[in-house]
Amino acid sequence: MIDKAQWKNLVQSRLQNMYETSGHEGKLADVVLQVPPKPELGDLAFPLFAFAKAFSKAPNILAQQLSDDINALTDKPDGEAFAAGPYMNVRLNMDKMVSNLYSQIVSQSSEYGKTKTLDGRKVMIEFSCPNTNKPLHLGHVRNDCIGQSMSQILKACGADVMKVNLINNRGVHICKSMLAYKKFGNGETPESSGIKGDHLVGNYYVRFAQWEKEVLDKDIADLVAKGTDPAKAEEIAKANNGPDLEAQAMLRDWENGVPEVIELWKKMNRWTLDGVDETYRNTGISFDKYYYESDTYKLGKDKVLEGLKKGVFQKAEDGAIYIDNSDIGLDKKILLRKDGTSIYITQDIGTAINRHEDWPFDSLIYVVASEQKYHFKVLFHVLDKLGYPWAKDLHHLSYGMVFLPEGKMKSREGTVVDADDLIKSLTEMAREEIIEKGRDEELDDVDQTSHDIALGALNYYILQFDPNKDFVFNPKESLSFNGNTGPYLQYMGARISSMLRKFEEVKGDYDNVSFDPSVLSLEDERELIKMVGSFPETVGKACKQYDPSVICAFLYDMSKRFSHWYHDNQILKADTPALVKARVCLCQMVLQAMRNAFDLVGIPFLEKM
RNA sequence: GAUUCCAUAGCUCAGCUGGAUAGAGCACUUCCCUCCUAAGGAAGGGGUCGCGCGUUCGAAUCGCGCUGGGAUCACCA
Repeated sequence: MIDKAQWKNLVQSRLQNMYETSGHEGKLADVVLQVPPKPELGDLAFPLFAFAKAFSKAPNILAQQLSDDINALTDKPDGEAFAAGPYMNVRLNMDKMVSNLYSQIVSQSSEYGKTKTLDGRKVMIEFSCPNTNKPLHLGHVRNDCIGQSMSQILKACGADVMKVNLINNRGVHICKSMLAYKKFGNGETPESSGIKGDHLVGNYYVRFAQWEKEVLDKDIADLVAKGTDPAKAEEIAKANNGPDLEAQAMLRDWENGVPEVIELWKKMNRWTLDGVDETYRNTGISFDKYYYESDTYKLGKDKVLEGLKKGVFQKAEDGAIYIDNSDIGLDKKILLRKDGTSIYITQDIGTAINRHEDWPFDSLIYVVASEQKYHFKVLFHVLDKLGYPWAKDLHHLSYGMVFLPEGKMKSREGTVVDADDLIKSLTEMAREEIIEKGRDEELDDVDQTSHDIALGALNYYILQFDPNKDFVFNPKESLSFNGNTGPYLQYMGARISSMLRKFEEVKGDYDNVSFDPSVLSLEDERELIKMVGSFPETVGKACKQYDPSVICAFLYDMSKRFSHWYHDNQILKADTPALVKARVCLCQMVLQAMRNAFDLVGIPFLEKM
């Protein structure tokens, strides 16, 4: 909205002019434009410290001379320059801009904030990637929130986005839940037990861990009883753990396509995926394409062999193929086992190449926890070595771990915050609060509203942190609807909506009153306008930094400013019709920016709450 | 040993392309609903921005070195 570049260029050229007319030669350094820390200091600030030496004058004097010079211009942009100590600041006359902004927002409505900075760029983003042996927990929720939100932000910047999910549906860990089910399941099904499919399968994954431990403990005890040294006994027992060996045998059967195993695998996968899909639907997560590891795990082998032929990879004495990463200061990494089978990275090499063939992306973003930084560093390097020019367009959007007050979450030990449980308890909390506040009769659908508040709380809570950082989730302290939270934002949205509904009733009285921005002279009003106007820029920043928390901060700042303003000032009962009209227009602008920002971070907008 | 991330108020976090008295929320102490939804607003206390050195007119912000903490460095995923 504010044409900062125009002012910056003007200041640069006037300063240069002053420099030359005072007998100097050469080009001055670039001026720096910043935002003054307090509204009474104007809208733009140009610190002049850096030019003091060149001019041999104190920055305060430069600021004075420069502002006089600029104010004397007949064709300067709309605004007044003034010296503020060593800074030359500008107070803008925003009336014309505000009128333009208002009509822009009204005509663009839900499109306001979108830009064309990534117009035509094809961006693939991979996130979630659940295992089919357990339900989603808080760690997955962070991944999902970041992935979904980044997709929205990328789209808002004009990118053509393809959201992909890679289902981890094979491997020995999957066989573990299958084996436990086969052993202890007694034919239980989601229908017969009333347990959601992913939770049912998850129970057997935990059951396997118990069983494994029982057997292990017993074997160790037996060996010790026979006189084996305890440390040695543990080593022997671990290497010969029955459940573990059975799981490995089952994996071999799976790879050999033994019908009975495949059938069980399909059945249990379906249970988990149906359950996980329900969680996705419940939390507003969606994908454009699903990939399944069972289809992709063999990809990549040929590429590794090609690399060997080209001489970018080496073969070890035992036959394993590896890459020497000493050129980037890392260790060797095996890419293919000595028996010729694929490992994790082999598969990732294959899927990346496969995806680029499927849909030639301009960039591919992997939303994966920071634990795997090393892995991606190696992966990208491998693809670069293989000669794929798009290797430089791969990006690992790494995010920190979610810890509990007791430490790390462990699904095998059952110390996880389950996603479904979390949403359920948040929804329940929201419902209680609605009833306590007596809002239930006002609302059209208490269930839906409770759920939307829960979702707003969860998404905002998780996305407000810098993705890079780990955070501790303390259920008691984290789950709040007061203060800097999603429901606070939703509440502001609902309040504005409520006012605008009331305005509708008397709208006819204002048909002949036009929007005059000049009556919006309060500091809060100017600040709100500037915030609304900066929304497109904010979206751009979030996109560039791969950081949805930028949007959260924007929302909170704007809502906070709005609450302060409407607490102290009447809107519908303002002193003059012109003021009522102008304030209502401001409310409309704020509301639109807010709604559009909500969309980017998964906070449901509520007309009432 | 290598790679990497982090360290700001009692707690949880913003601020970091260098700039004007370092900001929120929670918690604590007060005040404000005959007034557009109090899931709100106002005021107060609370900080050697982990430590040191350097670059600079100027450093929470940049560089280097420490200290403390997390993660990774599997022919697991």
